[in-house]
Amino acid sequence: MVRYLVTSALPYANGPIHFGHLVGAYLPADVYARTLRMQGEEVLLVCGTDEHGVAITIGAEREQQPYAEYVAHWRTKIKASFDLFGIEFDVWSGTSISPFHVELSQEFFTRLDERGYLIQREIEQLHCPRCVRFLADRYVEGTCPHCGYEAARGDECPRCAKWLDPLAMLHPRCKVCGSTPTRKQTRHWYLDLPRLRDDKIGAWASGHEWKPNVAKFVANQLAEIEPRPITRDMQWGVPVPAARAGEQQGKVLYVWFDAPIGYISFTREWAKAQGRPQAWKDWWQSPDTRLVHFIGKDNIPFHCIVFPAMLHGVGQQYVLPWQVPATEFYNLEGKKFSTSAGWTIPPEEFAAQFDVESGRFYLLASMPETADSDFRWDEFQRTHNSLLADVIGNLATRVLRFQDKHYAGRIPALEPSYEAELDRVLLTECGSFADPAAHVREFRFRRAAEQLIENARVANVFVDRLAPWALQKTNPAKAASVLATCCEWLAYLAQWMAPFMPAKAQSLWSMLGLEGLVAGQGWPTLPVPGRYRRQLSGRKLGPVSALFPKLDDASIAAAIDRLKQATRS
RNA sequence: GGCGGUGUAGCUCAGUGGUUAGAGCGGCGGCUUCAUAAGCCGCAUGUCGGGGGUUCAAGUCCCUCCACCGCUACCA
Repeated sequence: MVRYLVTSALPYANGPIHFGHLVGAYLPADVYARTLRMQGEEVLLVCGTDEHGVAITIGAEREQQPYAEYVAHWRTKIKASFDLFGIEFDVWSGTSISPFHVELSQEFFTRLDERGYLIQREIEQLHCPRCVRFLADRYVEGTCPHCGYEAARGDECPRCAKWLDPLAMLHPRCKVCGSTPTRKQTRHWYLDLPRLRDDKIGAWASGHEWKPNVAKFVANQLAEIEPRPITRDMQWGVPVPAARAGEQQGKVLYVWFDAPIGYISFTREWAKAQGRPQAWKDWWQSPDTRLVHFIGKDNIPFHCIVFPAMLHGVGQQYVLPWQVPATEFYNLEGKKFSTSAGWTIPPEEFAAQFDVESGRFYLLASMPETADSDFRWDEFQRTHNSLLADVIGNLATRVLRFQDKHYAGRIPALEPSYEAELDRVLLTECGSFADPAAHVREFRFRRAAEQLIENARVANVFVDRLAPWALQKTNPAKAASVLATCCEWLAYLAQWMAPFMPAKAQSLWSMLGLEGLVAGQGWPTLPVPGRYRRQLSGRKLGPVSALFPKLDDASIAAAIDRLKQATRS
């Protein structure tokens, strides 16, 4: 049986996440997993923080915190943001605490080395004597040798936009402490990507059916692939296995190497917690698995080439990715999200002011699927008010309040002689409806969101055409049948909504007087005349309230104001 | 510089080479009163960024130019 092993890019435990992260790799993964689960698929959604690397050591030192404490703080904080937005992982961990991570990462290193996929190179790097560490390009500042610009970055000159070799930079200084770095020889292991490409991964990657926005990247990367260093001179990380290190002491695996292995370590952690320690193999080493990586486009080379090369290189029948639905970038009001500059929307702040379910819907409806896109406050308000509140929310209240008033809060009886006519009108004459899940399976979340609204409109047209308020005076039995039919549709709507807005879907489900969890009902097949009703007549409605209270202009203006304030300070 | 993306109605966008290019929002007009001043129906607006080419046929394929954006890997 097919299994869906779904991963969301491991967030780096070095700061808070914002909407750009949510919409890129986490929300779509959550919706995808929820949808497939309702359809009866076996799904595992894996995530956790990426906690190694030099940026984290610098961050922790700045905060004067031990590394472990620093990453634990962000691990918890980031998880809290996901919880607020109803993003539910089956396992959540971190690369510095996951019990299998060190062992597994070292095993990858050892096996790749044994199988001839690692090479060693001697290189010269800048080393800061005061910080006592080698400086990554981005931590070097100096004068550009091309144009003389004095605050050039180690990797690129912002003025003349030329590539820089930090070793060639004039007057280099450590970006952290300002000291003048020295040149130092060091020896590192490199992953022999050209060889892995020629062995198998190249053919696999170029033959694989990627999403269109992924395919070009992959083709390009394959052509210019080079060996990549996978070790670093530092303490914070997974130590290079002692048996392999030889005289090269004090090195750890480079963070990009161990991070994706986290997907596997975390799965093992999950398996153990299930009491079936070997179960992780069913997911990672079974040909029945469909491995889906949700990532932002910056991660494409890793997930489409480098990590597959590693998985293949160890020769243990690991599955390779089935789909990598990479998103483009999400901006805020036309500019890049920037936590440090205050150009951001902290998830907690949003959740305190607005409806997170409505936020989920808007994010998905504006997701950068094929091109970069924007979070815009006025669009959020419009989506909330004219789609969610007016089309879905108002549909529920117009139908349910009518029944509260005239049918004592019960769903009235369906008169069998009207069933065929009402089915025909609802299902063939009130507009088109379709299964949102079909779009979700194709990673078309925007379209799925549109479809959800489209499906709700059908019932609004139905109500207008049949006008039960008028029928009530002339043909009460038919009026009752119309309302009963509307309730049937609302139940469908609740199910269709469930992956996008789980809590709202549940509220609607309860208003209809239905028991249990809507997410536990399975996914409905599309309504077909004569065979779609669950016979809700007679059921006592739950308390009816507005699903989506309108958002007024003032609260949106206030949010925009906060954004501007934060930028100024 | 290299690579990639985007450019379609006032706004946000959809559009497997094939009828008069579509949707939502916004605008205007009408209907309705069950409902969250909600709903429904109808109307309007396009040099499909410019130019060239291939084709019986181009928003769609090719070339070129323009504009905006992103990436450019020992950051993760």
